[in-house]
Amino acid sequence: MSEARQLCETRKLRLTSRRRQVLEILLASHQPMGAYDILAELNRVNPSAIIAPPIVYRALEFLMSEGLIHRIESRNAFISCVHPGHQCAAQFLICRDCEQVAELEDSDPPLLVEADNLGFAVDHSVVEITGICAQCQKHAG
Amino acid sequence: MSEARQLCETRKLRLTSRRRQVLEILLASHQPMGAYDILAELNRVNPSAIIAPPIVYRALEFLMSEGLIHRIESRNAFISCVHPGHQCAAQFLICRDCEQVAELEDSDPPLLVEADNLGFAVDHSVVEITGICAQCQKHAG
DNA sequence: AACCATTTTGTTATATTATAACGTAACTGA
DNA sequence: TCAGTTACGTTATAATATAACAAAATGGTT
Repeated sequence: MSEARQLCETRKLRLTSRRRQVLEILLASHQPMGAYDILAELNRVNPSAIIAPPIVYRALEFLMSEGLIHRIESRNAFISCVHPGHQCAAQFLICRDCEQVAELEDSDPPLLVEADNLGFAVDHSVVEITGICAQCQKHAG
Repeated sequence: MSEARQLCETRKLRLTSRRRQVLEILLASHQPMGAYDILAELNRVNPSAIIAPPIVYRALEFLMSEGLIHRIESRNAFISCVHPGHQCAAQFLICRDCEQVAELEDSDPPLLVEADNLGFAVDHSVVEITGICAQCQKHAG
């Protein structure tokens, strides 16, 4: 959290109280949470003013854009980043039993080797790289 | 398609007409399609009997379980597999401009190297490995 | 063929996830 | 303080996905 604060100060960004609330919920969870789980938690903590989905999604969008959290695509869920701001390509080992997620760095050994080292039994992998293909770069250029 | 037919014969699976229809739509598309796009296409081709979502999702589930198609998690979309049945871990380069998807094999050079070779400008990567962690394996006995 | 068990399909309703659109409030810098 | 911008709040609705149950088709057995 203090890292996040510093990072936003450096980048002249507004870590508003809403954004802080959402980040805190994710930091406390250590597990991926759906947007509506976060929403429910916000409303549980403060039942007086009921909050609607867009508020959560906007906070999540901000936190993702700054590399403070990640989206787990295969779960439609969000989790706090272990190395905030490093903007490195995050990689995840997700246990479908206990739902724990391990975030690995790009710099670690190849992911499947690492999984093996950890005694993690892989059964499905999702590898999706998004960007602009060569042809579209030409057209745009 | 003939590959799919053979594969199902070998495995004693029923490539029913619904499943074939859905697979054919995906094969013809060469691009990822959302479940509701597929649904719309089914209903366009045969407007007499209107089809509901579960039918499409079930066909997709079957085709995925047999490695005939893949789900693109970051798009909530589905695409036909280039190497049906190889059950290998598929990897994708997805152009967010033209929406074309390149499927790469596990055996190819490392994905980011390959992206570079193809002149593909990466801007976001999703790497999510699902399985059972060491601890849960122990508990399960 | 007639029967049963199983699998697949069809149907209805509803859950879950996400965003559009627009107005209000708060903050920032001049 | 004022104008411009950014963030928040609210309402409504879009997009994606599944539960639950009924009907039909299929495959194997008698």
